[in-house]
Amino acid sequence: MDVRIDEVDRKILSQLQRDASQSLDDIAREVGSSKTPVWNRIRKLREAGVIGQHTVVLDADALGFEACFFVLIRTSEHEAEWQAAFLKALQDRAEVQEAHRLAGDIDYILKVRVKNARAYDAFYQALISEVRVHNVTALLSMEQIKSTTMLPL
Amino acid sequence: MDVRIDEVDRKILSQLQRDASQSLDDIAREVGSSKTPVWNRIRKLREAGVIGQHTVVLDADALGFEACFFVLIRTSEHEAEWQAAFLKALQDRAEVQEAHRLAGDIDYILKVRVKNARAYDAFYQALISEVRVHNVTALLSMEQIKSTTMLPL
DNA sequence: TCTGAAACGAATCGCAA
DNA sequence: TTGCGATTCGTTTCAGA
Repeated sequence: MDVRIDEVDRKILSQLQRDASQSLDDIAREVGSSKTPVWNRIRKLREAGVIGQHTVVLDADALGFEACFFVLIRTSEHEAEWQAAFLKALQDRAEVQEAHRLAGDIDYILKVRVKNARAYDAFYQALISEVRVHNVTALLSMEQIKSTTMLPL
Repeated sequence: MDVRIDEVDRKILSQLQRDASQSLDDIAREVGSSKTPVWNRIRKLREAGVIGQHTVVLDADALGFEACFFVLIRTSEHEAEWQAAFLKALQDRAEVQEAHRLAGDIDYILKVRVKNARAYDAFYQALISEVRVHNVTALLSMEQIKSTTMLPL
């Protein structure tokens, strides 16, 4: 299911990223079109999966999630079975906000958000008891300098 | 401006994270309350900054952002002036989706999303010409295994 | 494909409990 | 504070150009 995305689509997506609670009229005005065409484009982009979840950004600190770790993982296991188990372990743990398989020396990087260092340790112990990993380095964030999910369209 | 967040607030936030386009009636039903109280709580949480931006998640690959790098940065500079310049450079660059100041050996980590490796190189060259950094390691993501902005409330 | 309008549903606010 | 109702505002659908 592919879509050709033109200039108007890009403008619409850009507006939605910026503020998804805007009315169709507002978006239409911004992109120089009108309600119905904008509505049809959004529907198509949603069906094509270009537009995904509709969400709000919450203040992690205010909700008690005060610790953020980046976890660098090296493993000696590279079989499909191990990978599947590792993947499932990550999917199942809500503290894992991001996980990437890497090229090169380090095999995986995780971003883990937890309430405090103790909660990180609990996560770490649980993870290494579930899957074998060769080497783990945790980088502790002292300060989040920038955070955005916006793509520069 | 601080807020005490109770169980009902937490449920509301959880629903909003999951799907911010739900109607108030739907949220009210989910959390076992009704329209007016839910509306008042959301308004307060927004004013207190607990609820931030309202946005949509876009498919980065479909929009041509096919490369993602994690960048580990060591610097020998730790003065306020250098920090301010570095921070500004990061804020100004749309390809930087996340930036953290770290504890320990490595000073900063960035998450950088770009169209391709060439675009990463352009970013890298621009960055090091603007601010002095001692050592830079780029980790290339081969596959995004998990990605969520949801906090486990 | 776009425009305009009509019909429907939801958000917002006042008022009573 | 909540619950209800009225009004306003937004979304969705459809006819016609």
